Amino acid sequence: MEGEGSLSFVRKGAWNKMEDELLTTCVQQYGEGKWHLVPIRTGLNRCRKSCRLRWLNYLKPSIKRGEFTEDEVDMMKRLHRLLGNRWSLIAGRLPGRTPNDVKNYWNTHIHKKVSSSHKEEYSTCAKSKKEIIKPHLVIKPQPRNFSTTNSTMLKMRFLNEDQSGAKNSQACDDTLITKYNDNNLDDKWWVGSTMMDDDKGCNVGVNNDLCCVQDGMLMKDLKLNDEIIKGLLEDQSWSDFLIDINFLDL
DNA sequence: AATGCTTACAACCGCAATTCG
DNA sequence: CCGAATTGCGGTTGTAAGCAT
Repeated sequence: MEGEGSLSFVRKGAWNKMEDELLTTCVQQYGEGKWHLVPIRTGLNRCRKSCRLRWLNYLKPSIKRGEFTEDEVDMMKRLHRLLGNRWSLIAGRLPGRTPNDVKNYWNTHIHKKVSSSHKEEYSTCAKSKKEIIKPHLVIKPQPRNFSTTNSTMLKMRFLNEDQSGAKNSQACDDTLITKYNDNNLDDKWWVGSTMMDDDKGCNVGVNNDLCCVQDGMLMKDLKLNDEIIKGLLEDQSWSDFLIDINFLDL
């Protein structure tokens, strides 16, 4: 499946400067993607996975180095409560940060603090035994089949094609962000996270605490009424993709 | 100075999802 | 429609650097 075994010798471990330069030149020349061709094009004895990872986590010019700011850490915590260990999605909302960066930072800096504070919270709760914890109704994300007639999704994809018509198959979730970044609107990185506009300019987001997600599960919560639930379950169109949450309330 | 421990982060691995022929 | 190839993600591991003893 992986096909890496076909190479008689594949280098592992830390990258040296020359390898970095070769990889950078290759990506600048051919663009990102087609990673299976990179070892051939560069002559590097590295597997495609290694090349991709090195570029995305280290060599890519847009990568932001240095300490995470307080704002970034705060946002990371909120997004983690919302998304769980979806590092790529979290990183997508932290400009210049890679999923690996976010994951490493979380595991080394935050995870311990959070888990210990959770313990404290739990023990505090347990002391006041009067409090009854109701189990949440967990709505697991369902697999989706996109028909070719799903115009909105098609348009989202179309938007993400560059001028030469080359396809970029990123999920629609990232499409808006990519598009905004392309337009050098880095300060609008958050757009895709809270709302989506359809082609008629209609904001299809829903306001205020529709639901929350914990540990990767979509959970019925607070103000989610029966009608909305019914709609979500019956409607196979846009509405069931929408999670509109005020991060600041998390 | 030598040794052991901890931390941070780069890199690897396995698997699921997606794309392609 | 199906299977192979490819991509991308998240968990885990390896190791260099920093620190304490």
